[in-house]
Formats: sequence, structure tokens, C-alpha cells
Amino acid sequence: MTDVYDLAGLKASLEEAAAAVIGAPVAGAELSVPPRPELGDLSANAALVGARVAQRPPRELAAEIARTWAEGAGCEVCERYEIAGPGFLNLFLSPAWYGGALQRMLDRGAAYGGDVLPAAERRRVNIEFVSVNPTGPLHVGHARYASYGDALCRLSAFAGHDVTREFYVNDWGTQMVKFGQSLAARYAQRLGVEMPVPADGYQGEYLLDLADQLRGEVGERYLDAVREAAPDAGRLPADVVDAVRYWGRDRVLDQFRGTLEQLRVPFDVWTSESTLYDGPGEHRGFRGEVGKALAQMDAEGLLYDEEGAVWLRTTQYGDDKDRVLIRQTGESTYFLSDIAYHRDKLDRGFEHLIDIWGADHHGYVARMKAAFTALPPHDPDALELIIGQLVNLLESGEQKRMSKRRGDIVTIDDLVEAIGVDAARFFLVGRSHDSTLDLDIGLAVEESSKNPVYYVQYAHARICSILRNVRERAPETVPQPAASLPEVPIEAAEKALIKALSRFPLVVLDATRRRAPHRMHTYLGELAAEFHGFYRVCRVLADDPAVSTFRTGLCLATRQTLATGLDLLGVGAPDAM
RNA sequence: GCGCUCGUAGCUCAGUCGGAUAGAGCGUCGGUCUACGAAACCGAAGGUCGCAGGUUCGAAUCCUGCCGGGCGCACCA
Repeated sequence: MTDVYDLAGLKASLEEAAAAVIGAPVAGAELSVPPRPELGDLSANAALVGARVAQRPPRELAAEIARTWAEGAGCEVCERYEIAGPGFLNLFLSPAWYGGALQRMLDRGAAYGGDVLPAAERRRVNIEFVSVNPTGPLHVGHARYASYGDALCRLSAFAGHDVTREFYVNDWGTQMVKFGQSLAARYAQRLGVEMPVPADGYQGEYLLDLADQLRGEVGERYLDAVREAAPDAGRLPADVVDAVRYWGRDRVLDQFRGTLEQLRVPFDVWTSESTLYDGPGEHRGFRGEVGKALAQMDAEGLLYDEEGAVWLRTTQYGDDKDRVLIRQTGESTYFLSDIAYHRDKLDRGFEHLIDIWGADHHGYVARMKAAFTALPPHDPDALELIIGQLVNLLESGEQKRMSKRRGDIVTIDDLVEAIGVDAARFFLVGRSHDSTLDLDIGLAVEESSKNPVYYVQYAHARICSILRNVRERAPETVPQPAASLPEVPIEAAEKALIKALSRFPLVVLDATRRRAPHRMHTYLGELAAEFHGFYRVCRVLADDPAVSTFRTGLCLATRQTLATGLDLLGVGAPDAM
């Protein structure tokens, strides 16, 4: 079933040969491009990796693997091979391999690179990201997680997972009460009532606009309540604060949707924390999903009462200390909501849960993992917590602190307006999520024309231009969908480009498995560079029509791969720039 | 103090489940448009891969210790 014209298949066939020689499967063998072209087209380290198990010298092993492979699976495509260095097996592939590989890419069209996950690895997966309390605008930090999460979703779905994208709305608890009080205070001010925003409330100016809107909709409905409580927003009656905060939440969520849509980050499901407290059943004074979770934890004997609070024994599952679920005041903690929420996600039929959190939440990982494991099905591997590092905001080299409550933030809308969606997305997903990211807005604007995204997009536009030329001046050389490409001599630059293209499915697989979309970013830069190199050396509209047809096919495959890869990162592929 | 994480070229970063002479972009210097897009290409300069040990045929990659930056260590979220 392995197809040696596909890089993954070629690798598999080499591993089979190695396994046959050694008598045991080799783990961790890689197929790479050698550092210098004269060393060969591809290089396999199977003999080096397998030497220890086989208890034989690597070079001797490599020779035997090479012979087995070249006489078996590789006989059609192996021109010759060399054993090099400590035991690398360097392959020189025949022109037939290059033609066959390109042919397969064209045959698959837009599907090329997709469905690469083995069936056994595919899951119904829920990816939750951005999730933020709806108390103010989304800022550039959120943009990073939005870009990362969205790219991970696109990659995972393309690779073969069944992906649901979810946004968890933290609209319950202390922060939301502060938000309600702050908004009510701004509303009061608009009505001429003296009521400052609470010191630990949300000071941002965006609340002024919301307050105006609120006043426009409800008029003076809350005037009496506001006068009664003034000047202390903390004395506002709960029903007023609730009404205001839920109204405000809905407005903020509308803004979220608009901003995220503009950033090309769609969500399938929006779940409100507050809805977890609604529903049938009751346990320890809580209903809905939260009540269900509490009942289940009691059934497992995980809860105890102490100092007037209800605690969960997370220490039994690796946490530093036990955690409070129900406070002395009788209120739930955020942690309790979160347990109920994750339990519910499993109930909804997901086999694998991924949460993407900012580094400022990493202290929360151990307890979440512990709680999740404590509940059936007691499977820690079903929940994957990905910690993304933060965005460092700089202003002319100086570090700048953002605070949502202070209202001192650079929003996603600001960023998109400044440099555009494509440049923003490409930049934000260009580095590993494990590294902190410096962002200087001023510098980003100044340098946006140098953003590497244009390098990749330029390659795409250039190909489109070439293809327009070919269709106009030599339409008969455009490869026909059903026909095979002609056999022609293949230049080194063409080989390099085909090799780069043939890596694409492996990059999709690797980026998906490692949750590392930035690998696609890096790859696209390399692919574009190979194309520009090809373009310099090889004329597509050649004297020989067969050569033109082959090269046009190469352009088509490159154009498709660039477009697919860019789309996986949420970036557009323009026909002209 | 404890935990997580990062430390690679002047700057921003790839490469990190061990592999050949450690890469890219930006910046600097020099060269390429009378044939398909110069937003491109070619070349040069630029490195104790934070430091010190260890593991082995082989370490930027794994282990230990130290140094430095970021982030956490709530009955906030």
C-alpha cells in the first residue's frame, strides 16, 4: 500500500527494509534532505538509529538496508545510493521519481497534503481557545492565541481530525460583578449621578460608549436604584447589577464576534459559564452541570468540608494542595465551573479535549489536570492543556504594560487596522507558542511591507501571473487533468522544488501532531524560496512544449501548495499584488 | 523560596523525542532587470548555540548544577 512516489510512503518502505534486515522495527528513523546536494537527494538515518538494536556497525547495516530496499520497493525510483559518514544512507532518485511525485500532487489537487493522519490517530476533538471574560475588548495577546488556535484547528481538521472550535465565555463570578458595577457607574455618571467606577473595577474608556448605548436603550430605568446607592457602586442592588452585566456581556460578545470574524477566526460553539448553573437536579445547593459535577465528585468520595468551605482532594492526583470549590460565602469558585465544563465536554462526545491558555494561567494546570483525572473516565491523556507564552508589548523599544481594567490596551482591531489581517496572522503564528513574542506596534507598521508574508504571497502571485501567460500564449502546453505529464529532463532547481513540495504532507502531519503551526510558517518561506530559485533558472514557457507542460504542472502544484499552506494559517493567497 | 518556561548571528527567531560543515528574515557591504512579476535573485561579513560538568561512536538537542529574562504560586478569573 505504500507508494514510494510519496515521501511518507518512501520513508515507510525504507523502514520496512530496515526492519527486515534488523529483524525488529526501527523507531525514530528520519528521512531528510542532505546538507549538500552532492550527497544525494534524500538521506536516511535508519541504520544509525537501528545500529544499537541490531548490534552491528551502522555502515554495514546501511549497506544491507540499501541493497534490500533498492532491489525491492525502491527498484523503480532508486538511481543509485551511497553510504556516507557514520552510516547515512544517501539516495539518488531517478527522474521517474520526480515525475511520479509531481503527477500525484496534481492528481490530488486541493486535497494534496490532507488526510495524512493514520485512521487510528483520528479523534473527535474539541479545541477551546481565546476564552476570556467578556468585560472589554480583545487585545493583541488574545490575537496570538486566536491565531495559534485557529491555525491548529485548520491543520488538525485538514490532517483528519474531527474538530469543534469552542469559545468559553467566563460570564460568572467576581470579575463579572465588578464589570456590572463599573458599567452601572458609568451609566450613573451619564445621568448626572455622582458614582465613581470602583477602584478594582474596569476603568477603560470603552465602558463610556457602552454606557451611552445602555442609556439609549433603557433610558432612566435604573435611575432610582443608582441614586439610592450613590456614590458607592458596591451598594447597587444585585438585580440591577445582573441586568447591566448581562446586557453588557451581550454587547461585548457581539464585538468579539466581529473582531474574530475579521481576524478569520470562526467558532462553532460558544458556551457561557453562567448556563452551567442552570438546569435540572440539585446537589450541595447547585443545579445544572455544576450540580451534576458535584454529585459525581461526592460519589467518588473526593469532597470534604473544612473551615466552612467545600474542598476537592486534588492532591490525590498530583496537585500541591487541595482546592476550594465552594467558598465560605456559599459562592462557587471558577475552578468548580471549569470542572463541570470539562466534564460536560466529555458528555458531549468528544474523545480529546484541548485547551489553549496563556502563560499567566499555567499555575492552574496541575489542579485542572488533577480534577479531570479524578473524575471518570479517569484518563489524564484525554485533556491536553497547551500553554502559550505571552506577548510583550513594546513601544519604541520600551516595555509597555497592558491592563484591561486600566483600559490601557492595544486591541486586535488596532493591530489589524495598522498592518492588515494577513501580516498580523503570519507574524503571530511565526514563532513557537512556547516563546514570548515581542510586538512593537510602531515598528510593525513601519516594517509591515517587509513582513515575510509578502514573500510567500509574492511567490503565489508570480505563479498566477506566469500561468496567465501560459494560458494566453501557449494554451496547448497546459497539462490536461486526465493526462500524464511528459517525461523530460529535470533540472536541479526543479528537483529541489519538487522535493520541497513533496515534504508538504509531512509538514502538515508534524505541525498537527506537535501542535506547532509555526512549522507551516517556516515551511512556506522555504517553499517560496525554492520557487523563486526555480524561476530564476528555468523558463516555464520553454522552446520544447513538453518541457513547458512539465514546468506548468510544477507551477500548478506549487501554486496549490502555497495556497493550501497559507489557508491553513488563515492567510490569503492573492492572484496579484 | 518553590514550580513552569525561555536563553542560538547586531536585532527578531527557526532548528531541540541525539546525526554530516548550526539556518532564515531584517540590518550592513557588493553585484543582477532589452524573454514569463526586481515585493525577486546571487555573493560577502557576522556564532564560546547563557556557563560548567556528565551520558556516547556522535550533544544546540538528553541528564545535573549554576547564571539571566518572562510567568505563576487565591475561598480572582
